Amino acid sequence: MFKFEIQKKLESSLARAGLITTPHGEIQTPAFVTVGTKASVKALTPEQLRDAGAQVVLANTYHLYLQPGDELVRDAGGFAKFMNWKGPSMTDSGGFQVFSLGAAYGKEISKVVSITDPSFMIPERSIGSEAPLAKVGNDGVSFRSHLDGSLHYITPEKSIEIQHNLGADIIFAFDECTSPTENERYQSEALDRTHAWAKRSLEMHKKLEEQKASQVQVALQGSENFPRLTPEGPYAMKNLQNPALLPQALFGIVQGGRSEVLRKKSAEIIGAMDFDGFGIGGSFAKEDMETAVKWVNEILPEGKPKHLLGIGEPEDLFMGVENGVDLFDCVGPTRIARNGSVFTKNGKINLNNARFVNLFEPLESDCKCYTCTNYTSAYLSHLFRAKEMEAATLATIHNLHFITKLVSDMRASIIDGTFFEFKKDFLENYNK
RNA sequence: GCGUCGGUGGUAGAGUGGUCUAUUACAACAGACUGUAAAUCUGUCGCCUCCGGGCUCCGAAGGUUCGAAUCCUUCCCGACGCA
Repeated sequence: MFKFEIQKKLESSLARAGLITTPHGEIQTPAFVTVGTKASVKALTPEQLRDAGAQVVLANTYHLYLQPGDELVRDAGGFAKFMNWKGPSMTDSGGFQVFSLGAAYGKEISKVVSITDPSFMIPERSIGSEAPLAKVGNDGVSFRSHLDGSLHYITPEKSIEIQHNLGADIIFAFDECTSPTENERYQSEALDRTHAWAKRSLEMHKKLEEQKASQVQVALQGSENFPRLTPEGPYAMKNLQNPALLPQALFGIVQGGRSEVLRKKSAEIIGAMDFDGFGIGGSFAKEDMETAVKWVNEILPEGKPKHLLGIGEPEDLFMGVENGVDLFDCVGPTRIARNGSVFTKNGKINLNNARFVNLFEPLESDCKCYTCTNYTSAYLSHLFRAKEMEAATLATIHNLHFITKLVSDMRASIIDGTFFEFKKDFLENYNK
């Protein structure tokens, strides 16, 4: 049911255009995956999301496990059905929360850090005094819920079990996203852990897939308890009330911090496992991102999709595509939109700035998104100042349109061989 | 007209003799945000500055005091009450 096909490769780079097939439709790659952590892309309905150009939605294991609970989501028919998203879907494993609620908790460390910041290597530097909510053990990670303080233990098996309940088309192995402030020895230990967890994730996944397959077999044959299902017609598989029986693809995750040795080792080990695709994870120093991606993608099997986890600034998207990345996800476009910033081809702008108060022009004159075709910058400025919810909606629509279009334009430029010209032109304007 | 209460920085509103350019909130002005702990967070917010500091300031004008946003007097303005 899951399939990846490379349609065009770009000479002298790792870039390629492809097509992923899932039970809920196709993804044309490279693609930007929209983040809908709690089974909702903040401020948007699925219709607005689709119209903005989204192909795939990624939700989060940890968050949905805590609220409303993965079994409830399973009973609802999976998170995508629950939120009325009809296209392909993914879930992240909770591995990022090991970082964001663990090593990075209460500290000024984020997904992408600046290596020029002298505080970069000081792990003690903190902005709060609270203890981390996540503690890493060899077998799994204990989390203290940020919602109510309750204690939860997530193992690779548990993460996969939750993700099977959440029912996304593509799921991820449970990994440990490390902080760049950790030393080489810790990075190496954490990597061994991530590899062991990858193996366990894969084994659990296969076991659950086999169970599903046998249930499907029963369903196809019919029994006293199951109606007989057929490949086509009104009782067809695709009309199953319980999409939890649909097959899911599992992606393994490569880690290794900023170390070339560890990154390559990880790519060798994870790449040799029977995953359907791969995620590239980690908290990066901006300067290290490109090399890390390149090291890894030269080793991972060419015929499987690569997902650069959590990355989404325009410059980074070009870098990733050029180095063989097929999928990206990032909270950036939606988060900065809610905070008043939008992408334009001339760089990011902050709509809270005074100059937009009476600018009666669209955010971008040639943008075809719903927001730009119907509203002025002045109106958006007003909505943000008045703290109207619609501000978030309209800005999010524009940003998602901008980013998904940017990546799909990259795809088109790979197919017609103009990727490097496109990149040069875009970045010249963007960084002007 | 008489009486009572009150007038504080863009706004609201603390402060009732020194530690006050004056708590706080909002507004304003900027910045940040990369597998969402986020419709969030940070900085600036009287004037000048060689960033050490200097100057001005609590309705107005006088006064008391070593020292006043804070006490007294008069005036101006507002709210309420009585005529």
